[in-house]
Amino acid sequence: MVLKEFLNQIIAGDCREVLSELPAKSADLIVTSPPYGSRRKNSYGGIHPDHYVEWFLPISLELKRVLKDTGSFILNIKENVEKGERHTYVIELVLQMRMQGWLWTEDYVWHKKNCYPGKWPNRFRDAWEHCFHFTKQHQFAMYQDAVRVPMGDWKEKRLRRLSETDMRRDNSRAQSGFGKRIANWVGREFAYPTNVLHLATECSNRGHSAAFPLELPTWFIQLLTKPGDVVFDPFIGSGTTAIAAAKLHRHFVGIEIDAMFVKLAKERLRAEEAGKSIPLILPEYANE
Amino acid sequence: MVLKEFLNQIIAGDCREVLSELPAKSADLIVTSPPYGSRRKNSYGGIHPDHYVEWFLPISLELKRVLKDTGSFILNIKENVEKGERHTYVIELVLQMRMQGWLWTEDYVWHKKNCYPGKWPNRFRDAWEHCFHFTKQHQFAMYQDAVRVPMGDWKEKRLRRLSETDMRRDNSRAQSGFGKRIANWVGREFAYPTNVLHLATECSNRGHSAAFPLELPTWFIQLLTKPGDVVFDPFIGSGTTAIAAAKLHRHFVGIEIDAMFVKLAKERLRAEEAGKSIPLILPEYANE
DNA sequence: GTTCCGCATGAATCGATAG
DNA sequence: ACTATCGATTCATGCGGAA
Repeated sequence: MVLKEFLNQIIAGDCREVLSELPAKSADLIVTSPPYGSRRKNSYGGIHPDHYVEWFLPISLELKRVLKDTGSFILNIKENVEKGERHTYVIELVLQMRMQGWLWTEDYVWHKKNCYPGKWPNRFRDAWEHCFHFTKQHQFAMYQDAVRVPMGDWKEKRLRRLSETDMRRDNSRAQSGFGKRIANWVGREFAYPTNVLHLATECSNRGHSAAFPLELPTWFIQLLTKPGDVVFDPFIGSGTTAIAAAKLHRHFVGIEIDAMFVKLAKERLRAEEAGKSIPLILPEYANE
Repeated sequence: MVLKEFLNQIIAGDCREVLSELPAKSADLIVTSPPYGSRRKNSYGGIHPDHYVEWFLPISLELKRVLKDTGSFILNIKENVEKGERHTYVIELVLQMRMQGWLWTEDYVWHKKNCYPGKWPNRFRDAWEHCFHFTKQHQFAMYQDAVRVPMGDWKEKRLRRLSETDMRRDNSRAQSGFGKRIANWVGREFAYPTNVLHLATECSNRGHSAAFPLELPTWFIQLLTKPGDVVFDPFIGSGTTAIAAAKLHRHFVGIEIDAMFVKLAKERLRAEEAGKSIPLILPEYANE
């Protein structure tokens, strides 16, 4: 049970087994997007919504063991529709996780700016998902200054956002003190964000699909860890969480059951190390 | 039990008593923002979060009786923080209302663009609330065309020339075919919205505070009723729902326990009738 | 080096049809 | 009656090649 040998690895396997090998209280942050309740086959064989809670509870218990006492667990999930209704497995899971001892600290909303198209007689397109924030204690690590955003009126914010991106291209290697550097450039006031994140999904990546965009784990990693900390993702898929952690100089441990995704995640990480040129894009906050 | 005598009235009283006097299956839409679980005194004496569900369930049962079979119930609510955690009374209420026979059709998110200021060590400002959509049947009245919004400007370029891929997608039975029915798209100016509403709170109302902005009931009234229909609000407060209904030529029935609010709501309605000049503002959808 | 523009694709859901 | 499959419907975004 030595953490070191797992660090910065994508581990192939069922997280229910792999997690038990990881030492207790070793993660500063767990951020993940497990397979949603669905009848369709997916990497875990398709978990029926009616059995989702009983499937997930042993995993969340292991996650609680593996998390540091001051750490955080971010669970990205969404209740899907079954027979015309939103299924209740998500809210039932929240209640059960509290019975396990988790604290339900917050429910961040990810507003998906480019949600899936479609039209139905009784509902509109689904444009949001939960990012539940669970902790083990009331006191936990949080670095709010790392995710501050420029404030100001609508027009000026647009211009500022452009210059921000340019600046970031130049400085993408040096990570610390992000906000301060922007402050030097822009010389404006900063505001703390809210619990609503406005992010587009990444849909035009040929060959792979990510459950969430890079900006999502990036934001929570910046908010809830410091450089050198350890970030876990037990359902890492194409490796997005690992890439976000690596870019921000955090360690990661990723687990993935699907061999194809393991291969893909490793490839993406290698490309990331080689290229290094892709600018890190922070989420935008619509203050308008 | 004649509906007519209640129409377009603000009725002073406890909704638990007044509702029982209203005839069954008389409302096309119920839209309301009940007092949230809180220890602070408010119009219903301050409902402790731990007792919220048992307090609300008799009311939701009456609402179910009073609603038409094809009607909708929009419940604007938010779990507040108790001892550092989001309280579970809201999700417990959803589960219990389903036990009463309500269908949990959707959970719209109201993104509060200008949310309440403040700073805390372990959370950010709360910028969203639930608007739960409950129905009695899978088939219910919905007028989606009434709330369409202008499309993003991407459309101009996209549809200028029909790409070869659109055709291919059409022929090859791709999983989701944008290329289908291209004729439907030519010249289309409006898109259907999503389940995320971007509305500012009303903050500068002299002397009173509204639970939600006029645009919120306006949007749901347009979506879920037609002119001449009947809209209920059992916790009408300063009368926002009534004003929205009146502007849209729907009938309303409002109930309010606090005499001061009853007076205020009636005043606002009178001013509305006299002035008539205030333009109706539709919600904006952030297309950026 | 910009800006413009074509283009693939995505945690979807409903209703009808088939087993 | 109950489940599995399939076709129909619909936007917005970032990438990459062209101007």
